[in-house]
Amino acid sequence: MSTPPRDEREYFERIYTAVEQVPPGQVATYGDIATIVGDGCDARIVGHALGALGARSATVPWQRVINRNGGISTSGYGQREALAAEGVTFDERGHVRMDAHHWQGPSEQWARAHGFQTLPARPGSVPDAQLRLF
DNA sequence: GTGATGACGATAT
DNA sequence: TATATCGCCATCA
Repeated sequence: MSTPPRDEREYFERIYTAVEQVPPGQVATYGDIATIVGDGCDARIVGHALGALGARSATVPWQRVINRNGGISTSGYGQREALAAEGVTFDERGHVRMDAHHWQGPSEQWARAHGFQTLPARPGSVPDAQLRLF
């Protein structure tokens, strides 16, 4: 690679920061985090970053990050248990009720202040005519 | 520098 | 709805 893209470490840090914005009781998908981080970040990169959390797993709410299927990709980490403790509900299949807990993304102000991006409105799950003015 | 892997996503069948 | 295949990008061997 001819392009030492930003400090590799910062790449992960940025992902961690984005994950930290997910409020309790809500969940975000790997793709969502990748979109918020932007900068060519991908859902898989988020997965790698979370896998490399290590000791940071205590400060980063990685448990609130799930796959777009609404299912838990991890196993043995008690992710589902932790989510349930925060008030997240699951359906009969064991998938998170995205309709009720899907995080809409960080506030535009915060995103802009930190150089992140906001999540595009999701058709089918549109909350209301909230901020569609821009 | 190349190839394989992965806590994924989207599309096609 | 579930399974199969391809694409995506960074990390590791």
